[in-house]
Amino acid sequence: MNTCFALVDCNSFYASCEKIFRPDLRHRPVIVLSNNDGCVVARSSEAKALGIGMGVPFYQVEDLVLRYNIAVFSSNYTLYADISQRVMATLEHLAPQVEIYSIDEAFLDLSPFSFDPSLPDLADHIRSTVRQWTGITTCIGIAPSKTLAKLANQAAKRYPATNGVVDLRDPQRQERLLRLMPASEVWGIGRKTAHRLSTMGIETAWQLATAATERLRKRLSINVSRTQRELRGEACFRFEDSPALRKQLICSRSFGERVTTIQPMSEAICTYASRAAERLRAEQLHARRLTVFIRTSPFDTSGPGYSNSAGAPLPFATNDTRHIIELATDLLSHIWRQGYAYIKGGVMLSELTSNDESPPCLFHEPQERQRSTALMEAVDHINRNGKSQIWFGGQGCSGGSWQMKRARVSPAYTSRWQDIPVVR
DNA sequence: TCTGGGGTCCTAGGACCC
DNA sequence: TCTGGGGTCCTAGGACCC
Repeated sequence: MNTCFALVDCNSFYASCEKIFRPDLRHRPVIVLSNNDGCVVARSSEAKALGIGMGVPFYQVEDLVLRYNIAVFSSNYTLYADISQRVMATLEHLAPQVEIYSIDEAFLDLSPFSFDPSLPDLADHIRSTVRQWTGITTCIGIAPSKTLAKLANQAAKRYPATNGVVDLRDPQRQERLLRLMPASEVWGIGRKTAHRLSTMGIETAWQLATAATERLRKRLSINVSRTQRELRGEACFRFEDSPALRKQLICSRSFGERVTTIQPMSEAICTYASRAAERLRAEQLHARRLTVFIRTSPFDTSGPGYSNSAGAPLPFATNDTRHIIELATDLLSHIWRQGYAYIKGGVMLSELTSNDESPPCLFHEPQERQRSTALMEAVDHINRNGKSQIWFGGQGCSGGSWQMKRARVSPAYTSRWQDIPVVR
């Protein structure tokens, strides 16, 4: 049986989420900012048409925002995650096998239909159902490999005449599209690799697909030769029907204002440690290793910068906030240097194991472990409803100036009772 | 003045061992 | 004074993705 994948990708996902409950914004350009209101991370089609690039710092487009009456939002991940879940549930309703690839994309395994001429009709049906049930528009690319499905999807986005669906099962259509596409737009080819390919005389996706494999593998990496095989229609990247186990968990933020003393830095690190532990428990995991990192701004050229990290094993596999905060505070004291203006700090938990495979520690009384579990369950239960209501001393009291800026955040329309839209 | 956060995989090089 | 070869494991850093 031939492989056949479809890639469903939401259009301008975050910006589209902001538009769902704001019909007044239907034809207005909308942009969404990263955490700390730093960069533009999503643009509606109207905003793209105004030339606002992906990832540009907000301050560089502020004049455009005023001139064209662009609606600006801080990112509201609670809302986007909820809408994403609805989109994915819809896909699971319509397709036999769904692999959720990111917050706004999913692969469908359509191999049983690889010779079915009506596949584009199914894709149309999926698009219209997702649109009707969630308010989100999507584009769909169909092809025998994931990399080609990605490319088909890009074509569906770029050319309106496709009506949002590109079927790339036919080798002749593959060749036609690959000749049009620059190699730099292929999935897995980033800036560095594109530049190196260019020095080898490879500019288009077609040239990449037809280049000498051995030369690619030697001059670049094994991944590039895999990508090449994918472009030739050979599926190297498998369909993953169950999500891979998480290997690490990071919690970090840029600060709203620069941090110059250890007290607020310690509060921030304790807060991130506490959030990371919460997520660990929510996913029923334990961690065996913790890393703390802090750094000054890489864009600040006025003085010497500083960036450092320290990692250490936790005494045993744990998800108890107290253990994690204690070690985090200790690690911070090792890397802290007075005299710098810090922009960011964070924690990383690694060497993760699931609850049932985390071995009890030899020197850790079973009763103590039960007490720890019960205490954390109680804390999580109290905090479950919205704003954090109980926290650890090291986190300090709320309102530290290090907390991130989020000046233009929209309501939690779908996940907080007070914020549910009212129709009058 | 103002530049995100969270992931994975690969590779090179050092430490260590026999 | 002369001083091999090969293997594993770990870590840091690079590259890429959304």
